[in-house]
Amino acid sequence: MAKAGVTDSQTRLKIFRAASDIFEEKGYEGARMQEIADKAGINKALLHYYFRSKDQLFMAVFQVLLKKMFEKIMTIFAADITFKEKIRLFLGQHIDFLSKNPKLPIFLLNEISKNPSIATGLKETLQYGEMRDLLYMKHAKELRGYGIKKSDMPQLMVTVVSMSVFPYAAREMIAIMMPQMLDNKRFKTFMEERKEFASDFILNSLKHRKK
Amino acid sequence: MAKAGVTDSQTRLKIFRAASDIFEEKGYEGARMQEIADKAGINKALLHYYFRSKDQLFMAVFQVLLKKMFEKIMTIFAADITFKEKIRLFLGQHIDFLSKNPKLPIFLLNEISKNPSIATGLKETLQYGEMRDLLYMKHAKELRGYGIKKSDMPQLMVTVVSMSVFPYAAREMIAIMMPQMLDNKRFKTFMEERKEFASDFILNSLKHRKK
DNA sequence: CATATTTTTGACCTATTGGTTAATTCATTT
DNA sequence: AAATGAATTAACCAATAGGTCAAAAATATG
Repeated sequence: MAKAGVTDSQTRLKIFRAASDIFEEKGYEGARMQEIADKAGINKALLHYYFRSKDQLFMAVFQVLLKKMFEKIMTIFAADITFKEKIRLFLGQHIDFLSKNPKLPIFLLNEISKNPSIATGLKETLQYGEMRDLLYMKHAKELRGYGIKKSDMPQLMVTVVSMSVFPYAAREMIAIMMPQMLDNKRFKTFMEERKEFASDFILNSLKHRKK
Repeated sequence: MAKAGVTDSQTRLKIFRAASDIFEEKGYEGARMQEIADKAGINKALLHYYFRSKDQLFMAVFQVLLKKMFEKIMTIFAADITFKEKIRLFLGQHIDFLSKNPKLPIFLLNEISKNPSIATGLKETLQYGEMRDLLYMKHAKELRGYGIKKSDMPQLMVTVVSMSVFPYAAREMIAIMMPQMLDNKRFKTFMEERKEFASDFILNSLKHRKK
């Protein structure tokens, strides 16, 4: 029995976890309700008892995973440290986060690309512009010192985020040219090294920017 | 009638083009043979007459698109200019290329991620390591001048490629935080500016690298 | 303990999907 | 123009997919 009407039942949780795994691995179109039911160890009809349809089950999963990703990024960017420190903190923590959720980037990127409307919920939650402006205001002096104008922020932020996200999303593509990347240990090492490489790379570039 | 057994018939081409569009837009799982037939203006049975199965049709399309992407990158990297010039050339030309094929990155990234085996063909064609080593040999002096060791090449190359590819693959995700990116004109401008921003960013970082 | 409520199941339904087939149309050759 | 082979079609097929339903278990309630 649900304790307060919001508490997830054990079964509901089992379903949700199985669905997360399957959707993340195969995407919305590739996922099968039967497979999710099997993985959750329950009947397929029970899936529809807890979540009416594939769409609704998917949306429940997607919202949580998308939020998980964004909250991680936002939390780090909101920290009360210098921008310089923030870059290192971001690459360190975000790569740690992604190494625990390596399939998350390509899943989110693909699903939202194939059907942008599924993100409207989060889009409304985040007052847009907020992040970029907040970040610039917070570090205005430091950033101006680097020759970064407010209008440069989108370019800079996309660059920073791509440093951690892209290698996970593109791992198999990268492996075409560098097969050693197929080895989990090697890839892990590559990403560990990337924390420092990318941090240095970005800060180096900023430090010596021509204004 | 086929002129030499290799020449594509008009119908075959129509099918191939329609299939490219649909697959690129919806992915393998999301694509429907009927929709491809409709777009090609032919009967569904004719699809199977020219390409036996969905798998084979997909593979034909995928191979061409993957090759298209790789050849573009390889050609630029193979140019006989300094590494510095190469960075600018790459970002200029590759962004031009992707602006004509904006859905290509997420399509390739997702399909290969969901089913890595589909790329084995290309993987065998490219002698792996070749590119990275060739590139380093060609610019050994210049790169050492920047403090780039051979072992840094993977990090550097992933960084450079992500500069152009990531914004296209992540456009809808970026738009969650920066809704102006939904506007095609704005996004186009963003990517035009990115040619210079990214080039400067990379070269700046390299120029002042601590060795 | 009996009754009401919730959870779980197996069996079933319908629509969709990739794929096949046999017949027809079209073009080429002699 | 008859014959031959390739291109094209409509109709069909079997498997799979998401989804439903009524009955059975399990659990809570008075």
